[in-house]
Amino acid sequence: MPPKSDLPQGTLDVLILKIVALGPVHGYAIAQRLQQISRDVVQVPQGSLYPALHRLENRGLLTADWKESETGREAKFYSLTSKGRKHLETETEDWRRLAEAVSLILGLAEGGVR
Amino acid sequence: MPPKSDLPQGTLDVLILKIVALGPVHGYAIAQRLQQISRDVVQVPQGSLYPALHRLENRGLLTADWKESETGREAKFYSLTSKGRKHLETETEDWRRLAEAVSLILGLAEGGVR
DNA sequence: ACTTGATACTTTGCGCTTCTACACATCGGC
DNA sequence: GCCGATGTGTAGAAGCGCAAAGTATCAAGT
Repeated sequence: MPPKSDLPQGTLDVLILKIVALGPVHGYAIAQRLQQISRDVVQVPQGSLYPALHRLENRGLLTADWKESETGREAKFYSLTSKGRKHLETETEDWRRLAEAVSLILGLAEGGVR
Repeated sequence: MPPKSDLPQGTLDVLILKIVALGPVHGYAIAQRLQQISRDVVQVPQGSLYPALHRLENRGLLTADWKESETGREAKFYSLTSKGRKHLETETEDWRRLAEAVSLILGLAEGGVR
């Protein structure tokens, strides 16, 4: 029973931005880190990852440069722009508020609303 | 600055199922309750609500009957099927796992992964 | 030498969901 | 008579994640 779970729309962006915020990384490493940190709960297919990165780049939230990766190969390293950093903050805040609200609702007992 | 926030895809279903699980309600009341409990964080537009209800009904997770509402008007009251109840459980569990994972990632400091 | 697996990026097309906007109907209050 | 709240519904548009396939390099196994 693999604990795989699909990501709700809009969630991937925040996660990517957060990982990139920790320092420049290339796409492949982003997926690895997400999977690693979340203990395999978050698994990002490449078909989700790279389009997302391009979206974020087009929105001006990320910038990319080709550099040599740790393994000696060429890879695109992404960095956060100031706009991206600001966006990350508000998105993080949005997630926190939403998660709290959803937990509140899902935590309801039969008692109902009072 | 109203703390409005759009719902990530897939989240609406769980919330609806949860509200219905507390007892038979009609659609309009579901939206009200969600908004009320979440303190306006969750606001469900009618164009999202009713398609979602129909979806859930078609999937066999909900059943609907026309009854008289509290105000004396006809309304569709939705109830959870056994399948719906089971579905709600797994979905709730999925949400918990995901929320925990996302919080874990968003809570990362500059330190990185260790 | 061949093949497998890991690394690393790209693109296309599908399917699903949500949102905006509109339409229709009844009821109570002003 | 009109407007707001109640209550259900549809149509169109837009967005996003995923599967799938393709490209390419490199290390390690057989």
